[in-house]
Amino acid sequence: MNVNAPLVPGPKWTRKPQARPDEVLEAALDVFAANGFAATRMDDIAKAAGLSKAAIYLYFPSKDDVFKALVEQRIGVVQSHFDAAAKDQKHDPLAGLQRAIRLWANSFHDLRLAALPRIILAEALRFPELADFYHRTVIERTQASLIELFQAGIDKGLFRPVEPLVAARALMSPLMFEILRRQAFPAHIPPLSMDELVDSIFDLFLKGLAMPEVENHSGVAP
Amino acid sequence: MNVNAPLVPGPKWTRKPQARPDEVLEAALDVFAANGFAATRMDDIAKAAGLSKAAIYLYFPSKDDVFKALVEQRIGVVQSHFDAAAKDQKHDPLAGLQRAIRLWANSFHDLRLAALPRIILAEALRFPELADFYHRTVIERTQASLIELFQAGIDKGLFRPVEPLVAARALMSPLMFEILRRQAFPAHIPPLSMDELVDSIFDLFLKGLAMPEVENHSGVAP
Amino acid sequence: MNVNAPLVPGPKWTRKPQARPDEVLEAALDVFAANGFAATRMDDIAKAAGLSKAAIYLYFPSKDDVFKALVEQRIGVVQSHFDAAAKDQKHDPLAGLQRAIRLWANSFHDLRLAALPRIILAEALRFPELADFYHRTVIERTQASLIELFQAGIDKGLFRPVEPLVAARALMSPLMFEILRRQAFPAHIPPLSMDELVDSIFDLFLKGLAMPEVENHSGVAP
Amino acid sequence: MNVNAPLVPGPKWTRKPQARPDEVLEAALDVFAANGFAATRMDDIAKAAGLSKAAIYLYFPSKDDVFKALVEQRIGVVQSHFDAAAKDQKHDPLAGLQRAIRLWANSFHDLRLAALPRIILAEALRFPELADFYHRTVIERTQASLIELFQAGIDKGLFRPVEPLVAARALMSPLMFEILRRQAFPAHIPPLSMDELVDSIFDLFLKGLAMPEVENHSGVAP
DNA sequence: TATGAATGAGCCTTCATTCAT
DNA sequence: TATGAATGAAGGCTCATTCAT
Repeated sequence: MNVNAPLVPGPKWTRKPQARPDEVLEAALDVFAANGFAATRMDDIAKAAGLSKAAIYLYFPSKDDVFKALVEQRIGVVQSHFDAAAKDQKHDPLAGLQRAIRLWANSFHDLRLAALPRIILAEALRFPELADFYHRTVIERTQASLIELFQAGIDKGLFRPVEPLVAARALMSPLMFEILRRQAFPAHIPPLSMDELVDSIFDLFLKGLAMPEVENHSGVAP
Repeated sequence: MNVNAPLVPGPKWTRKPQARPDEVLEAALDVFAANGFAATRMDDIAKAAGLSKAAIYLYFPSKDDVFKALVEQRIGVVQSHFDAAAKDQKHDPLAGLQRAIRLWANSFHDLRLAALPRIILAEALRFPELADFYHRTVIERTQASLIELFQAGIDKGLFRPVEPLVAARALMSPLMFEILRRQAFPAHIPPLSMDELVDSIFDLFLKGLAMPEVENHSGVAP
Repeated sequence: MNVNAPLVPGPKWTRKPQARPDEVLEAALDVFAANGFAATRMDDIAKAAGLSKAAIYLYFPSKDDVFKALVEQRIGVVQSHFDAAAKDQKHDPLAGLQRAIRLWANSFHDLRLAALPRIILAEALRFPELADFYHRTVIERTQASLIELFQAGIDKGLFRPVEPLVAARALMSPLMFEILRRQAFPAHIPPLSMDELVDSIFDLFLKGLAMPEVENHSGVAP
Repeated sequence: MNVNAPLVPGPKWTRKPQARPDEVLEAALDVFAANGFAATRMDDIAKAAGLSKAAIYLYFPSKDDVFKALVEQRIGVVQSHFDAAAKDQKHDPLAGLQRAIRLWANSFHDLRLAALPRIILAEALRFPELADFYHRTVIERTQASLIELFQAGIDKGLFRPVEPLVAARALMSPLMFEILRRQAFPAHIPPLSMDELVDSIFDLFLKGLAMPEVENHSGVAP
């Protein structure tokens, strides 16, 4: 199912029934990812799409709308993978967690997708509705999935009874941040691959930094 | 190019010995924090500083340089607090860590400061030199301090022998990310104060999510 | 840089295949001739061309390039006339010389053309490449043509064996200078028409100022 | 006698009695010669004069006036040399002519002086009064001197009875033009020194290009 | 006399957007 | 559906000029 199906006209940006709009967004993703929003010119998008600048306006009423449509179209994809993976395995929260995180991290192997959070971060001030949309669609749903898993783990006695939201952020942030870092500082290639980082973080996140002995048999507790 | 070079050439962005440059930077911080880099006009900064646009150019040769000067002025402060706190207490890595993190987090109580990392992450593509500068000045030094602390903790047998860089990122990212989140999604006020988050994250980071029993003597549970 | 590059890239200053660029140059000639380079604003050119300022940039990437294109377009014409006339008649150097000089002088009946050498003179410091271009395209070629003619005349025993380059300059300079003078001091209208001046100069140049008797058979005087 | 004597306040640009104005003009000559009028900034002049920009305005009410004062101060010098040399020797017009021309050419060994005619020619449109001043002070007086000499030569039977004005221009233009050329095309060093050129031109100017036999007694030659 | 500080006006250039075809 | 052509509205930067000190 084409997200841009003519049956469901986009809320704001009107489009014709052909595939063109998707081609435009495909091109726009390239250019926005490479240059960011402000630095991207309609000319760039047009050239990347093999169209004239004016033609873009047949499908999207403004540059803002191209951007919004793009985010709406793409952001969901990343999130849905995660969502599915997480919900599948509530019976084994730990495995579900690991699988979801790995899938989610993999989806950013397309670096252009990794650019979207960065751009949203940058442009959130100028596109509050878009930021809201992103928060609702991606962040909240991801958190919800994670929280469910954490709660299940806690209920099963696998996890310590921590605040699930804090845990969710503690787990996701290092990975999310790594994605931003790689874009902002491409010159400073990180020492670990993304996959390795995922596992390292996951392990550290589960076991903690502190030496277990220190925590455990001080059996002398009050 | 710059005919109005000051008598005492600054490191890169020239300035006169008076207080004006600082006033300009103060104003610039306001405006950049509110609008980001690209969307900020020199006129805005000038107006905020109570000066004419041309006057700004008496102190800084370009918009870029205003931004760089601002980063150099402000980021260093944040970073140095951290640096000092961390280095102070190498004998007690755990306390040092906690103190450094808290101080560092506190420095962002001025939300305008929190805008700087956001802008750098967002605009790094357009300002590679700036991103490099930030990486060198802030990230690398912060990491170095943290790594020292972690290594000291590991050497003392307080911490598990993890990769210090990964640990550093695991600890800092949730906090850094929280700072970004609060700017991008001000509508979604987080449930915890920054201080609470710091402590929660710190605790979770140390002890890990997993139930200790599960990890240590499997099966001996009640 | 120039996103609006034309389908057929011009030699240096890009242009669209239509007549517009020529119209712009026509207008630019008017304005540059009247105001010089520095004092001419893009708005002036645009207005003279019946276009908006931005439209000029569809055809020329900068003010400099408008000027360069104008020079390239117009200067060559003047020079080529001269060139052809000179080369045509190597068998009769004297007639060829006279014809070439006259044609060349006539081409400046369009006073706007006369402005170009003036502007180049004025702006040579700011446009060294342009000055070079002018020197190569116009001065050197004109000199080459003249030198050929002079050498032919010398070889044929018509001219005294002088340094051809010196002769070329001795002949051209008074005319070139007259063109500059008429622009700089329009209030001081010269007593002779350009055509008359050409003939007078030519005659004086050939026969010299000195009384022939004085030089030849001294003592035969009355 | 200082031209800028306080006794005779300049017609438009007021000045204080010290030597400062002359120092400013000295500096201005450097900068105008190097950059032309439009491209010279008051800052440049100030820096060259070792003063602040504002101080310049104590002596000259505007950039235009600095330029005017400079031209008025300097242009006369060149001309007066010429003038004197020419008038001295009316009894021997040929020697007077040669001496005057040589002196005049020598005065441009200071290349900054050579810049003045160039700038006037270039900027005459923007400074009509100045152009008039130059014409009256320099051109007309130089021409008058030359014409006197020529007329004397003609009267004495040394020169052919040509139009003295035309002759004056025929003689001066190649030299004047050479001065302009050297500024505009410094890359194309001329093959002759200025002194050599003066003599060559002078010789050619006197004897003419044509073979004497051809002109005088056709066919009677050996 | 001298200047540091400041500015108004202006100019080149860019770019999202429009429209006739 | 598509585009070539055009533009209004900025925005960064410059510079001659002013003025309080």
